[in-house]
Amino acid sequence: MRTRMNREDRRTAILDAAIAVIGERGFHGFSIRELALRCAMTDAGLLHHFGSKTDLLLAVLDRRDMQDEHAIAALLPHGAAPRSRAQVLQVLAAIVARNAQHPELVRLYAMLRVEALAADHPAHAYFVTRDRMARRRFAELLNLPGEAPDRLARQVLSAMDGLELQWLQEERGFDLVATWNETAERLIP
Amino acid sequence: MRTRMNREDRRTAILDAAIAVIGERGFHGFSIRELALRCAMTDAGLLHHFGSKTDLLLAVLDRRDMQDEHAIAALLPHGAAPRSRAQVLQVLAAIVARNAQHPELVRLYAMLRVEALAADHPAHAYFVTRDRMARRRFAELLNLPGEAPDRLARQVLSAMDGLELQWLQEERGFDLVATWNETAERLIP
DNA sequence: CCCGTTACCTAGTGATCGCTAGGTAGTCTG
DNA sequence: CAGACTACCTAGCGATCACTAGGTAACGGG
Repeated sequence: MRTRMNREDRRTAILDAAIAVIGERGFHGFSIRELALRCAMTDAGLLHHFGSKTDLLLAVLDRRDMQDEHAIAALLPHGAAPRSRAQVLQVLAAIVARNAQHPELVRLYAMLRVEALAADHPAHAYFVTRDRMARRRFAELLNLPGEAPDRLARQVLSAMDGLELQWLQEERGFDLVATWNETAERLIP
Repeated sequence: MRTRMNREDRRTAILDAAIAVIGERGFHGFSIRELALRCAMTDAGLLHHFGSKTDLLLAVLDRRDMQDEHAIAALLPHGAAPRSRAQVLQVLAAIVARNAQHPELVRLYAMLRVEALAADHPAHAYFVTRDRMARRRFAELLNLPGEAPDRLARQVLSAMDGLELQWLQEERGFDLVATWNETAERLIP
């Protein structure tokens, strides 16, 4: 009766379910027992794979990071290659389009980013580092003539995050990519 | 030794502390005991004033709503009075400036807005209604010639929310109002 | 100054939390 | 096909959860 999976498959299944659960209730708000139930197992069984609640959270972030790293790196241009405004807009559109295909991930990050404002949250350091890096990357990308790149990067990044959250709240009731393109078109000189 | 307050003062003190605590840990993440401790009382004492955890949350939202209602209404122009682009920008700047003076409130709303994406969250209905109203108001305000007001309203609102969150995350490390003005200047044609 | 009201407490309720110890039973290797 | 390995379980730990019942003592009105 009881299903037994190999290590890798089980860990993947748990992490996928964790993305949804943590995105819905937050790190403080979900329980290991509840998550284990969704995976048709006990909390003790789940903890056999991830030693603690905090370890589980970090494992989620770790895994998503590795996967996203490749995708984003493929989208961003390398080095100091000269880029046109049109190219920049195209890169941004590709990033948003990618996010539009993974709403649970957008929700997870929206939730954790707010929770992790608290200095004692287990993902606090992660988000400080991650978002600083994101700002640096965007600043490099947006290094257009006559612009202060980090100021612009901040505005573009936060407009993107804000719009994605709005999109979740309206239950994907508008075209995220098209609306973003309109925003970007105006925001980037 | 034990301090006894009158109903109104105590309720106000609790609600103020609740804004901070819920903003930090979220509705699911904070405990009544923890909040009561910050008010130098027991959880039973606190529950004497607010019957349940959910009631407390709704009381917080209720009170902030009444207070904000007056302030926002005073900022927004009434009726279909004709308005210039400059006037619109000025109104938006005033709203952001007001928020910059109440970071705990910005944080509370950022937290609850994400948590309340879940349909079973006690503040879900509240935020659906509230944000729909906000979008309508902004659309009315932004009803400028040659624009689709609700599309623009969505973009302006989400850029504002996103930037405020960023501002919290960078520990208020940049000038929120100035940065917002730069964004608005570009976003609004 | 007394008496009703009420702010707030102590002491508990059962439920659930994260987590551990130790066992059971599938699976893989030699 | 035996034995090592390990995925997963049952049982239970102490802590904490939201919340209740019933008491105590400070206040306000007469």
